[in-house]
Amino acid sequence: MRKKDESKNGAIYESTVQLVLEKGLAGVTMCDISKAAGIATGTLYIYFSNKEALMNKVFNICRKESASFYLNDYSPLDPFDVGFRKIFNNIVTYRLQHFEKFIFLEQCYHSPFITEDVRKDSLKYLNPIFDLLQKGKDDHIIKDLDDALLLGYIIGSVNEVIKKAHYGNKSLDHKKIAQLYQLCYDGILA
Amino acid sequence: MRKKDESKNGAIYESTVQLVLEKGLAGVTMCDISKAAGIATGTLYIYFSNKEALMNKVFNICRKESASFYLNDYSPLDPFDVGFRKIFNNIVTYRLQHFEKFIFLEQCYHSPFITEDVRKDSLKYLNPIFDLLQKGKDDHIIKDLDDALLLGYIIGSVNEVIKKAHYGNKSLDHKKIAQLYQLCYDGILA
Amino acid sequence: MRKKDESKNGAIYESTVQLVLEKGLAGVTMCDISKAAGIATGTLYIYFSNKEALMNKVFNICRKESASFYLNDYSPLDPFDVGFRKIFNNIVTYRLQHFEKFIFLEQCYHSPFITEDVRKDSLKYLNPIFDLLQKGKDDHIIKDLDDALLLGYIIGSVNEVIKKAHYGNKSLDHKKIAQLYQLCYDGILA
Amino acid sequence: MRKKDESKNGAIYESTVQLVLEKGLAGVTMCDISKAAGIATGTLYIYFSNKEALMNKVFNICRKESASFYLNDYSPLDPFDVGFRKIFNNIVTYRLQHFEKFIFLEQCYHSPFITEDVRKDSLKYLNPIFDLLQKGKDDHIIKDLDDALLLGYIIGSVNEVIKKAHYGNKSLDHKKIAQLYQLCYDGILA
DNA sequence: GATGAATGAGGGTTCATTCAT
DNA sequence: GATGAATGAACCCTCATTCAT
Repeated sequence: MRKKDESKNGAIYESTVQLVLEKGLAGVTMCDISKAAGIATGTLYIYFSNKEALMNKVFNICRKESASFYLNDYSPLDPFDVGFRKIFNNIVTYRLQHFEKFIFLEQCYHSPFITEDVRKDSLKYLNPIFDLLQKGKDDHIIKDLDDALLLGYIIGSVNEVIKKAHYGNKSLDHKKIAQLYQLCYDGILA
Repeated sequence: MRKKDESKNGAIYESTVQLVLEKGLAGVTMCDISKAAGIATGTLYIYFSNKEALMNKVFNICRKESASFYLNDYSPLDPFDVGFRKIFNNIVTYRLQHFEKFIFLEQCYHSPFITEDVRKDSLKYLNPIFDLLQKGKDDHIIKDLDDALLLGYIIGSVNEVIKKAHYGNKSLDHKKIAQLYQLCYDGILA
Repeated sequence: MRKKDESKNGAIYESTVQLVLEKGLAGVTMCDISKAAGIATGTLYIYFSNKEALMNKVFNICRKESASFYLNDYSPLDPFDVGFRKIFNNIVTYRLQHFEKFIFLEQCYHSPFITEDVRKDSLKYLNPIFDLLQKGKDDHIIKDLDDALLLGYIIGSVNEVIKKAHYGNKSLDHKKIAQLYQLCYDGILA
Repeated sequence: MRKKDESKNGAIYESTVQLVLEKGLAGVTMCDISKAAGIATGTLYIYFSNKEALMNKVFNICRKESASFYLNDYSPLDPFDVGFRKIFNNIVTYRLQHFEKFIFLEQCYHSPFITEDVRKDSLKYLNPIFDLLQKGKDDHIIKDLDDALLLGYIIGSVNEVIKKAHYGNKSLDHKKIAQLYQLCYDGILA
């Protein structure tokens, strides 16, 4: 990957993510991406050796970005309920504001493009969240359950509700989000 | 005269669902399916006019089968907590026993193969579940929230936890399932 | 070719000719023909060993039928001008009344379905016409030219005018036909 | 950067026209054409979006080329008989020298490849010929008949005679052509 | 590095023909 | 004989990737 023009990378990322939202992972062609990014098809192969590498790279960037987004305004020193609320809201907000990236990440999880290694590796970005959950468990605020179970429970419900709303053309207002928060929070409480 | 071999329909369904699990909806070819079903490619087109029709048909069958499975052993006369537990367990069990169909359904929901009409139409199979939720709300057992929100919350968390477990090669034992149940149930309680 | 039901032969001929008019020789499928003839596809192969054989057979029948039609009401004893007018009108009338057969014959002439042998063989049906032309030449009524040239000249102009009229949705009235006759007749006059 | 190789267009045209002569319009495959043109199948689709577009393009080129050929050495100032003779000879010569294009044009006229619009549009190339016929009519040299009838009569007879000669493996010598000219000319004379 | 023309394997689909009933 | 399901080669077209400029 010889990098000449860093701005092209950005254009490629954005085009890829947007096109995957519109056409699905398998429905997007390298030609589509290059056109949307304003470059030639061949140029794509200067930046990425092939489609899989491109998708993996974009996946990783989204993964990091989203994990980082989840921690906006959050401090490990926050009390559990404050921290949990912040992170929950960040998770929701990321999906609403960057729906295309959310869907891209979703599509990647069940795709041959994303290798098992990459998938596992990406878990590490969520460590601060696992730490928060641990604190909640240590303080007997929340149920003492497996991290994967707790996070899967929360992330799964948020994902589903947001997708349902989006594809049903019903926007999620603050009230609905607060209700979803309450569902999740009441669920994990010890 | 040779009659249409109805057993081929079954072979096609199973092959399709299994291959979609392995390769994704868009990654499956008609050639793959016919080979797996033990028939010639052209024969596939006797049973289904094209790939989209095939996928829609399999989708509908899975949809009905799953909805029916969810109601196993359930009676509308069951008290809310009993009925909810039965249905919850059925939802989980279906996903564990028919993981390939579960994934197939998941993939269909955000795919051009499934038309909007078919998607909406399939909601009707869930009516008994909506009725149960209504009873819970009427009896002030559970939170008085939108059906889509409640079901999205439950289904979403179940889906995510089961997929995480499957792809992480960790089987979900009865204990974990009971814990997930408790998370969901505590969440919806009024 | 085991013949059981002679009426099926007729149905096949008519369907074939009509379908070729609608879809062109190469655009017609054996399935189309069998459906239009009200029989099963396999049955077609009891009557004809393959598509080429079917087309050749229909071609031959049309060829004979048309040649015979050309001689309606004609007698070799007719004076040249009378005979020529009769035959000319018959040629025109056949094309107008049996446009589908006319087009079928046209399409066959430049098709791999019709072998060279069949094409040559079919010339013999036109012998009475050649005899008439010879009489005209012997009597110094018409130009002393090659038969193929004379017949090609007449048939070609008739074919073209009738096709142009048909596809341009302009019906050929008696006046136009008389004018065409005059063109041809004046042309051949010595 | 590699630029589109315009010579490929020519190779494609020639291959298409030649193959249509050999196999008929519907019998020619895109694969055939690409092989004959010395390029890959996919390359064909860089130059033409699909088979229909390719055929329409080649049709238009042949149409223009032939119409232009018909006017070789012709001047609108020529007296009628001189002009008619020139154009008649050009029409014949084009068919003899470019038999494959002549047949290609013939096949196109009754084919779904050629849209009605294209067919009608192509008539305009023949305007100088219609003008000549009008002059002949105005000067009472030829019969005062419909243009379509006059042209159909001439073109039809020429087409038929040339095809008969070609497929009967008999070359048309100058004498035969002169005879055909006399047939047509005597026919149209007032 | 950048371009986009060129490639050809592979996808969905059709259809002449065969074959079990 | 009649049927129509079954077959698989072949068709049109797409697209990830390469390569000449």
